[in-house]
Amino acid sequence: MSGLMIESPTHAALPAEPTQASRFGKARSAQSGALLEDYVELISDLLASGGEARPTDIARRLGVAHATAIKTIGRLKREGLAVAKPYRGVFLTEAGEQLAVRVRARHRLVVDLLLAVGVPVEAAESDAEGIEHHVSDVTLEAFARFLRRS
Amino acid sequence: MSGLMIESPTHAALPAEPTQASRFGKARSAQSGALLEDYVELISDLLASGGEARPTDIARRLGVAHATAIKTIGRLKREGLAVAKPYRGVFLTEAGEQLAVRVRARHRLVVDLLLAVGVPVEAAESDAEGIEHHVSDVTLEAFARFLRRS
DNA sequence: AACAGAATGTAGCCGAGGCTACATATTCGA
DNA sequence: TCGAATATGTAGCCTCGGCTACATTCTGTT
Repeated sequence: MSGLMIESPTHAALPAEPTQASRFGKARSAQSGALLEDYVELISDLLASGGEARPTDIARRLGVAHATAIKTIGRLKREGLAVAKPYRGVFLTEAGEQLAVRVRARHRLVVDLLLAVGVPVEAAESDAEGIEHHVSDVTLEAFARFLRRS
Repeated sequence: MSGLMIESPTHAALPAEPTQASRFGKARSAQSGALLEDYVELISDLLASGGEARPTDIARRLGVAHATAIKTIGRLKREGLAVAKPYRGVFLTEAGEQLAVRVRARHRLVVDLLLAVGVPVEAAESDAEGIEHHVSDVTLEAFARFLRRS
């Protein structure tokens, strides 16, 4: 986790002190990065396996319209995670690669943990996709320890 | 989970067949219900403990502006989960109560599982908030089994 | 070489969930 | 009781992540 957290565009100034009970908000804003993480992970996969990461492939794999993919790729570029020249496919920057590595490791860890506690493999894979974006480093370490102990 | 899933507003018709690799999209759309679930859970808590669920309280507890809370309460009403007369506080419908019960049970289960695998209590509580919305029934059952076995 | 079809990109729309600013209603204390 | 403080509600704006429709650029075949 601690690695995305690019700025925080829409956070002007909540007048009162955070009061304490803002554990909800955190989970919510983690969501912003989730999409970028998915894209980075997928692009990394595509580059690693096939070789090309074209917007159309990305869109299809993600189940969104290609326009949506292109728009998001634009965000990736803005965030310094990817580079792409028109018609030339998408590539990851150094930062993008690093993020991909972290995201992939986290994904595996989450899936492995789910399997370890007895979640069926399809559900584990499927749920991990949503869960992984909300797992803090602390929790991740706990997962790793648990798996080592098993 | 299986209980929200009210309609699905923005899903016209994806032309090609779901192709298979749309496990991403699912995690994403689960997100829509997440917010409503948080609200319902909180309103239920407030009603159960104190007695009143006022928009301002809800907003403060959730760390959002009151206008945001009111808007979301409007959605809750549209979805048939809550009722509210101006200045008279918010109450849950039967459906809302049922959802609250399910959400709370799921929350506890997720927290307990995290604790069981060795996640520190603060991280468990905090991460559960984000995780719980992505845990399928199948996975939930696996969690329950695991905890029983421990 | 030229053209059809596919890939890519652009423009503009939508809803959700945020926000601020302002308006109105309620409540409480002097 | 009445006026200030507080709570509630409305309006309008923003970004994000979707979409469709249309424009442009490649590319592969003939």
